[in-house]
Amino acid sequence: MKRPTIHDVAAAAGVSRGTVSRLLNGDKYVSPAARVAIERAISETGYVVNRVARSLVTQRTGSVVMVLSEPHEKLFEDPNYSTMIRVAIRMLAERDMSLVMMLAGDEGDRERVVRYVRGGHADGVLLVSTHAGDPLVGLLGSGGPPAVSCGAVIGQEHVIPYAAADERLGARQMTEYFVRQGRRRIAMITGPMDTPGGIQRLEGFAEVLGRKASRRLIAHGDWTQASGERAMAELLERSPDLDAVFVASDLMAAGALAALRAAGRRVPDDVAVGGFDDSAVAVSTHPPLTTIRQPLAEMAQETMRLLFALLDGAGHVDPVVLPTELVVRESG
Amino acid sequence: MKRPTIHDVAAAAGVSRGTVSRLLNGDKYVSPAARVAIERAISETGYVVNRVARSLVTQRTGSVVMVLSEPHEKLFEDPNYSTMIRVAIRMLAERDMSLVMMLAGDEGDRERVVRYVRGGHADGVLLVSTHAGDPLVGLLGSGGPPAVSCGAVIGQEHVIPYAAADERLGARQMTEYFVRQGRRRIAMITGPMDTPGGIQRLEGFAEVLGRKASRRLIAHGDWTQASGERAMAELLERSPDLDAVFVASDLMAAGALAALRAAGRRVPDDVAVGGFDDSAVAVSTHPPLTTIRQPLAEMAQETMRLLFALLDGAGHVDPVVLPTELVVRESG
DNA sequence: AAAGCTTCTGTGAACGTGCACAGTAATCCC
DNA sequence: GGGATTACTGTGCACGTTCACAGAAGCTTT
Repeated sequence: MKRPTIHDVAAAAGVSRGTVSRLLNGDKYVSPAARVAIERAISETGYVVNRVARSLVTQRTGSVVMVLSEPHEKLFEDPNYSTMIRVAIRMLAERDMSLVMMLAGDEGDRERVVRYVRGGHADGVLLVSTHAGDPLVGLLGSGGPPAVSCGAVIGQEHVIPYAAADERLGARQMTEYFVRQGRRRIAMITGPMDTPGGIQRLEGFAEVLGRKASRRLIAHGDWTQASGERAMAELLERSPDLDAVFVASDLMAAGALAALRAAGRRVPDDVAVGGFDDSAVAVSTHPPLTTIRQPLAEMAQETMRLLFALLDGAGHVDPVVLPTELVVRESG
Repeated sequence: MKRPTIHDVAAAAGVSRGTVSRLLNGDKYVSPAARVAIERAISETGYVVNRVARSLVTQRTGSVVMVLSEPHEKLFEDPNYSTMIRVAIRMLAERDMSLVMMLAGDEGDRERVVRYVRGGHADGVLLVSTHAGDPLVGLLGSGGPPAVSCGAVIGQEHVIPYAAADERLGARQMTEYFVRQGRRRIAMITGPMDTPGGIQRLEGFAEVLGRKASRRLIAHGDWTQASGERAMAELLERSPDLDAVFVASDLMAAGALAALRAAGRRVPDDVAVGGFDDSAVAVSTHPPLTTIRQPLAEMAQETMRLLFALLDGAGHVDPVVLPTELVVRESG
């Protein structure tokens, strides 16, 4: 029992392939009579268009590839990804397009992605949380299908369009909140300094504090909870008199809380703690984290809009930066 | 500047399309001379095979669709998904296949998935955490390409192959651990009773406790942290003398911890708390959760192996059930 | 030397669709 | 009433590949 083709539908409806094709593709020149005949034939035969054959002639695949350039396994629990995936699937479905996923962890992966994209197997590329110097950006930049990123792409000559949260603003919001509270010695635990979040959150912090943002009050983590705990211990040793700490991610903040507890500091009485992301862990810690919410859904939507604009022929699109929001809970 | 086709390679190598095609598809009848000529031609022209054209004639798409049948947005942070996605991408890549993602949240989504699969756009289907009575299972069962599931599929006449953790074993491990500790009044917070995890974790709990597993000591949640908190409050009211609680997920356990703290109970001194999943939240809570680890990576691998067996023509495969492991931390 | 393998190669058909083009009939305009 | 426009339809070709088949060498067997 073979699948029905457009020929079968045409025969059943008593018209030619061309007319069926026109109806399928929304061409205006189809007579009402033909229309109803074809529609009935389609539902009778259970016809569904063969996208492969269509792709062959249109030279478009109807799919977009999302590249996960995260080397760390665990970080995929990042709500960034899940939101982006959901929104992408949903918005692509509206255009009858689909999302295919690829990994770009090591060199081999990356080569595979480039081959895939260069081979014309995708109409567009979606990058997420790319870190500085990712060779993929350069490789994808020229010639191939349009590429966009959710989250800023930094340190590349060939810049690709992106939608991102205003990382600096978020950092300023948290830091200013601490200042308003009357905190005097405000420390920070940053993310990796080759990521936009790592760099820009520190910049926002420094913008508010100016000279007060001394080196002694800054430690670096790698987004993991363990690194947050380590960095906090380090800060407590270097600057025992600190009374607030802005941690660049909720997960690292969970680690910082553990280090503070181990050191016998009360949160927020002795030390205020601020996170970033407003992820699930922010409410699972004790006390729940005061944090910065990123508009993940809108970021994802805007990213897709940029991609669609490019797919529809826009030669150039401007990056989109969305505001963050302070969420006050009990940790600070 | 058009992409080179197999014709261009053939011309450059001084052979025919057929020979190039044979080399590409690993046919044994290719002379050494032709082989080197073609390989040079390929690298000179930068040729990469057009999978669309190939699919048209082979009737295979080279892709597998993963269906996310999770209605709740948030639960996607479930490490189940991320692991499954990573492993699937990796193992598919070895076969030069790709992973496409679809959502099946509402009726419209489900219809789209069925059309897609029935339309022959995927060689296989990957289900994750399907709940009982999901109509998708029945729709995909007959006729179409092979489908497998990560996590058991229950309450369906047309059963599909799956790889899953031994949920009952995990529940028994935790419950027996509490019994060995000398806990006398052991309560449980279950997941939704239309999911394998909801049902089977309760079964394992009941197997160990027998008559002691009274209705008064059992409350139900929906996997969310808020529901865990609610269920714990309910249990404390119904059975104030409980001295241990087995919570069917780490996230709900985080909620339970909050409720216990609010009620002034010390953990684990007054009440021992056990979670399930060994997810990121398990170590972000205070105290860190004693929990049950599922072998997520192996589950994903086995799921893919089942699918590959089916793709390779196996008529029937048996479900795979993998053991869980007790991870002792400070909560119990 | 003829016949039969084995190894290798080229060729013609598909696969199912969209698109350009040609063509027909009806309507409109002056 | 003739030419131009509009509304609609059918046909051939192309997209880039795989596959079955036929055939050409070279070698072995009878």
